[in-house]
Amino acid sequence: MKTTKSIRRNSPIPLSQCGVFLAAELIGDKWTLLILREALYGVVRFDDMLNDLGIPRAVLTARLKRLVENDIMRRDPYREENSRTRYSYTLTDQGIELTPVIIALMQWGDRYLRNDAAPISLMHKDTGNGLKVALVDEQSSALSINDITLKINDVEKR
Amino acid sequence: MKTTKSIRRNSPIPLSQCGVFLAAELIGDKWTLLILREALYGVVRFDDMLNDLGIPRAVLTARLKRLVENDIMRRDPYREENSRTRYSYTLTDQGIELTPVIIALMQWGDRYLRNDAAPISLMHKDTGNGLKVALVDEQSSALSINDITLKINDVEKR
DNA sequence: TGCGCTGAGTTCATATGTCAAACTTAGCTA
DNA sequence: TAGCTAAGTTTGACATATGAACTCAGCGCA
Repeated sequence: MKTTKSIRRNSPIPLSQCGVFLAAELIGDKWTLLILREALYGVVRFDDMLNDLGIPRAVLTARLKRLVENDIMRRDPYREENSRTRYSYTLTDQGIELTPVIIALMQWGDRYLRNDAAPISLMHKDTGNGLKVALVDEQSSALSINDITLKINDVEKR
Repeated sequence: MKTTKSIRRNSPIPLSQCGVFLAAELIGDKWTLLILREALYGVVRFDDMLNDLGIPRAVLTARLKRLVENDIMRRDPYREENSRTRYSYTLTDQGIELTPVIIALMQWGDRYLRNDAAPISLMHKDTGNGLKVALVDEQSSALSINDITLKINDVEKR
């Protein structure tokens, strides 16, 4: 039996004041997290995300709408040779700042839910050093999120 | 119009191999993230979480069940003076490792979704230094998750 | 000019999940 | 033994997710 030491009866702050709550309301669902993953990887098209994730069309439409409305993603027209204008969905600055959330999830998932080596790792664009998400001193300098490169390890590309 | 440079047509790894996907299936929903928050804060009782989060009973039951089944939380009997045996829900080692995910969410939410100062901050238990989640060099030493203390800033306790 | 293609979005019927409230259960005190 | 309370289950109304079919608009091409 555990002792009763350090049992807390309620959280130190009310829900409405809680960043976790506000963030979870906005991006705390499976598909939204996966859409952010796609965006991090550089997938920008509706149909590509659709195929990649196996997400229902209507859900992808609704999620992208919410992300755009909340300034996490941006919807821009673009044009390839010999085809009509389409729209790309990319992360805004605010959206890019969610990188640590996705990477933290990835690290945890790779470590505890996969029984294989991590299929992808992060590298610093310039130094080539491996990167990780971690708790560090507030004062210590963080790497810029824009300096990340993905390195794919030994998994067959489809 | 954007150029088409660096558009990726699909993610570099298949979903089934993806740590983000596996993690998102398991903990990627609003209530589960909030339950993890409660656990981090030290709330351990069913009824306390219920009151604190305003989560429906049946949903809390189901979520805790899933977390216990997947070895993220542990269900232990405990006993207070003059009351019956109850069960406490606490994080397992695997669950504690999700701290960076929750903290990353908190940081982002506090920064972009609140218009006030962060209601809570993290401190190193010994040094008292402020902490943050960040991308760092893989080699750099991370702080132990067990050395965290919460510091509550200027928000009225209910 | 009109034909057909394709990316993006909408609509539909069905299935599944969420919700609040009421009810059940088990273990304790008195 | 009665009554209390924390935890869990059931209920039925409602909301959201799902997969398939359908719509729509802009474009290349004949």
